[in-house]
Amino acid sequence: MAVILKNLLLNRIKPLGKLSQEEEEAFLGILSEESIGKGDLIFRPGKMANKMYFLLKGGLRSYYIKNGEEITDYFFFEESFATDYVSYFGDKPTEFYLEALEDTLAITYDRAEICKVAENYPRFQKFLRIHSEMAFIEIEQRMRILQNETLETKFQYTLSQFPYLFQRVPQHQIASYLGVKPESLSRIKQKKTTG
Amino acid sequence: MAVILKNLLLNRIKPLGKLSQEEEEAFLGILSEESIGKGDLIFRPGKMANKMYFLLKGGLRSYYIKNGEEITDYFFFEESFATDYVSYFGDKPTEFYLEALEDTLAITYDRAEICKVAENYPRFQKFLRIHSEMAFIEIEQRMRILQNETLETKFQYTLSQFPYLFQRVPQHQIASYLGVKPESLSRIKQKKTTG
DNA sequence: TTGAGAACTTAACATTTGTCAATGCTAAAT
DNA sequence: ATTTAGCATTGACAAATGTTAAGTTCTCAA
Repeated sequence: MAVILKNLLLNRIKPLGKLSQEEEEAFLGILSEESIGKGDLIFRPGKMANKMYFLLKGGLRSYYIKNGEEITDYFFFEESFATDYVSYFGDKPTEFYLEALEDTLAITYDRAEICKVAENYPRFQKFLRIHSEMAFIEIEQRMRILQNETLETKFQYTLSQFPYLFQRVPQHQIASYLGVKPESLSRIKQKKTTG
Repeated sequence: MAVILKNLLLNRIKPLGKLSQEEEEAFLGILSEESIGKGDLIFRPGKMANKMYFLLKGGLRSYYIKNGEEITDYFFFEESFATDYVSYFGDKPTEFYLEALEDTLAITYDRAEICKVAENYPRFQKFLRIHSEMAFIEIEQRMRILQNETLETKFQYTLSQFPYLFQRVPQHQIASYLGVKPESLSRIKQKKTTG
């Protein structure tokens, strides 16, 4: 695996403080590289999402099907972690599909393996804790916006979070991510540019 | 502090495995008991929510004010943890009020202190991680329901989560928790009992 | 007991979003 | 160039929610 790529991920665990040689090796030892072709499904409902993906290139989308329609749960792009956290944290089968929006390159590790590393090197417990805490903060923001902002605000917020989103994914996927129908999203967009 | 009460909280850290005498004492050493009178504000916007509350009795509500109206962010009741996790995890001032819905009794600890304990006794890193992971799972469920369920389903789900909710808090607070106006909640309730 | 204020309900109307259908656009395949 | 399929837009109408206002119930304090 290219050293440059690993460094990207290593930067993410800097908050832990300086790693010993042994710690760094234990961590690097459980990493794998994974190439995912556009349209490939990484997992599907009923499977365990017991793997974390750190995206180097490309994008993923988690979604599920309700009344025959896809509902997008989340988008993931470069330099962020991706999985179904509910399955991953809760050790239960996922309810989602995780699909590659584009050709994607990721570094991955297994939940079980990082937990084992963390048992041996407590520093990594802290990494896992902070990772989980940051994930919480992000979803809490989204929850609040879904709870009581107008569609226009939801739209703006999503754009600020993923500026490139409309260039990279079809609009009806964004609509369900926002909890509305594609027609409603069209209306809002038009209102913005016209008004 | 009554031993029985501490035991309630100690049960929560059982997943860590058996604690040594030293570990247990370090943990108990940072706990305080706190009585909060109905209507009291535990914190308000701008303050650090750097304290975790484990509720033994009573209930809390976090809310903020938008366009002159209170928006309820969350309800907390007996035997659950309460704080503003965004402030607590992110070490940033909170944007919420945290108010006692009833006379409330809680065991509390400071973020800084539990983190210190965790630095000395890595087992507690795991506790903090799992706590954060469970909080994530809960909010992700709520987010999904806010995202794309009907108001009636949101209503049902909330009832199943807090069966006693309507006996304990005013309905307009529940309405804003669900992201609708009180009148809409009235309508749904009537529809349920009539139809 | 009474009165005042808050909360809940209900109804009429306004706004937003959903539904359905038609149209146009774009990109891929031939 | 033509066709095709999927996606986005638009418009008309339906359904859900917001808004406003009125009336009722409930609580609590005097």
